[in-house]
Amino acid sequence: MISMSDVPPPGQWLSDAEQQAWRAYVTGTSVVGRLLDRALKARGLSPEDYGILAMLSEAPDRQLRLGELAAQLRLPKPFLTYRFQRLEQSGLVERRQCPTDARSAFCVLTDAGVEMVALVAPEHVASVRGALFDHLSPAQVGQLGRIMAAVIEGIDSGENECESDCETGAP
Amino acid sequence: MISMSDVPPPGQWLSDAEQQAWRAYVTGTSVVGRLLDRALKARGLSPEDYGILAMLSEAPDRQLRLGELAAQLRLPKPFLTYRFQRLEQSGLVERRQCPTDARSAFCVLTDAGVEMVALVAPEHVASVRGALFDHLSPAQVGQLGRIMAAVIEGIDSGENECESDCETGAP
DNA sequence: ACCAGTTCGTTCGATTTCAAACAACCCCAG
DNA sequence: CTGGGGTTGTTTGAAATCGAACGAACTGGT
Repeated sequence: MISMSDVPPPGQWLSDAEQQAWRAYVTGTSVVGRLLDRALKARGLSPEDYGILAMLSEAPDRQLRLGELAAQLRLPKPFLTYRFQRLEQSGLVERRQCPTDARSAFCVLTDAGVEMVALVAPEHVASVRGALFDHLSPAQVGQLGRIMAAVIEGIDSGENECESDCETGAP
Repeated sequence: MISMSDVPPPGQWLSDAEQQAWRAYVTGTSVVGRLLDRALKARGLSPEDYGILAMLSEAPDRQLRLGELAAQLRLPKPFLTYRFQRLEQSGLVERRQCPTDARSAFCVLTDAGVEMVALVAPEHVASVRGALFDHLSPAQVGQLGRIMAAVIEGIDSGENECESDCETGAP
């Protein structure tokens, strides 16, 4: 079922269906984001902090170099430096010398960090359910996954001429 | 087609399909957001600025009170105060005394603001296309709209006990 | 008129964010 | 071994963000 409002990109504006989808997307992502942030903040973690911990907890030896983290999480490097210091002060994470390259140090998850992830992850999953999946049918879950995957794929392939910065010292 | 990985919420974790959808959602929204921000920033506007201007441009007489803006856009009030000053300096908006209530002043879009919206809106639409709709089939556009609408509906109905704050002086 | 109680928006303070410049280091050709 | 070119992560400085406290102004009852 394709209605007239779906078919062509009319001139310079969005079709009705696109308009509706866009508005829902904007406020939806905003509301979902707010909900997830709230749950994490109660544990003293920013959403990015959780990303860092989760990424490390899945890495081999629970360690990654800072640049890898930045690239995977698509965060600017100075931001990671700052945030990592904060996590260090909480004892969730620590640095370790890289034996082969004195420039870079490994970012490793401490045992306390592992505990924190074990504690927070289920809460976070519950938040994700409450914010997203509880309101969707299984079919819609699949659709959402394919849609966002297509978007990522489309953007990544369409702009690799602008590289994958997240670097700042790159003139 | 429903595979075993789709059906039940297994215990305390996400199904494979949910896992995939969630990851795609997180990085997808992040990437899309970055893309849109970039286009607006080239005009000296933050995404919230654009929201403010767009909201005002659709309001009767192109004016709203600050509290209304805060509520509609779901932004904290001090944030709006600050951002609005910035927009005032650019000449895109201005305040006007409310004749019946000396506390509050109207936020109105100037002619320059109208021009700015007219200039930026098409660019923004193009960004939205480039970031989102260009990568989706018409069917997927409809799916996305319904999915996000369901999410908003679900969340709003599920937590209206926590009111619609965005206020800060509320003890 | 007058005094609580409420609502409106601003100000203050501490934190967060990030682009640009920077220092340290690796690699490799000459 | 030495020096250019590319990498890695940090420092810096300015701007943004937002919770909490604040003052000013409307409201309704007495």
